[in-house]
Amino acid sequence: MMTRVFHLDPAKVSALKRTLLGNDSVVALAETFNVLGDTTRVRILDALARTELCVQDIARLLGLSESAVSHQLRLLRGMRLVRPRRAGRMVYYTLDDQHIVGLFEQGLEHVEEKARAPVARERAK
Amino acid sequence: MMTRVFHLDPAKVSALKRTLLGNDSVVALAETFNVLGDTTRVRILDALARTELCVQDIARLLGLSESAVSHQLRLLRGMRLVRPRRAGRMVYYTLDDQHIVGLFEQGLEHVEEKARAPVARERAK
DNA sequence: TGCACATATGAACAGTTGCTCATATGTGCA
DNA sequence: TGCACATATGAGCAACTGTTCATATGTGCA
Repeated sequence: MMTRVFHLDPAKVSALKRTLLGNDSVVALAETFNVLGDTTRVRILDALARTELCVQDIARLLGLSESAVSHQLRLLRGMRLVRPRRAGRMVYYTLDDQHIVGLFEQGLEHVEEKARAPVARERAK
Repeated sequence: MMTRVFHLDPAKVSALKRTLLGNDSVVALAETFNVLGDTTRVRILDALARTELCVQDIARLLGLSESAVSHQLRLLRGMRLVRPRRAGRMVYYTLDDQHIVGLFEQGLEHVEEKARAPVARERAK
């Protein structure tokens, strides 16, 4: 059992406050998760986790317009989650950080635990 | 070095396609990361990872309105990331899944690697 | 019962996001 | 050079999101 801590005890509040993540970490964390929080980007990163691909390949593989893919790659590049490599007129992309694979795996564990749970789902969508 | 795979080779495309995450997993993953992709929710979950807290406590701790906190808790409850416990008129919340802690840790590793990197930041915000 | 407090919810609004369409940039080859 | 192809970018727009403000629900206590 977890111990209750405070309710309206300002001393405890500020003690706890000091143990929390600092602002920069919070912002960076949320930014990272936010990038991963879109099905298109999850699909792109999942594909790139398996092999290097050029923009066209990704577009066809996932059934997206090349423009949409390029826009997303720009974002992912900006966050340095993927890295481009020019080869003639094509640009091949790869994952730039294997942590992403770990995050996906851990995220899937979470998802599977939730799927296993007995409580009814609320919003199908 | 990673081996290039295909460009416009339909057989390879469909072979690769079969190795990708299924639609349900992609959607669930993105949904999960999306919930974590907001500074307010990161802060709330970070606090709850340390101790059980009631709505008021969270609001004061993080400098948010009680309404805003309640709305976010509703969302987090819906995703079963937090769990409420009634005690009189107060409702205490706790983390409902320790995987979140792991995700935060792994996310922070990623963030710290990026912070260490030599490339210039583009958007400060 | 009725009042005060803790939480929850709904509507509304500003800010953000991901797409499409049009256009620009960059590269290879005749 | 000039044309075709691959990618990148910008504007614009519909959909979504997180907050506030107002109000509802739930609980303890006099």
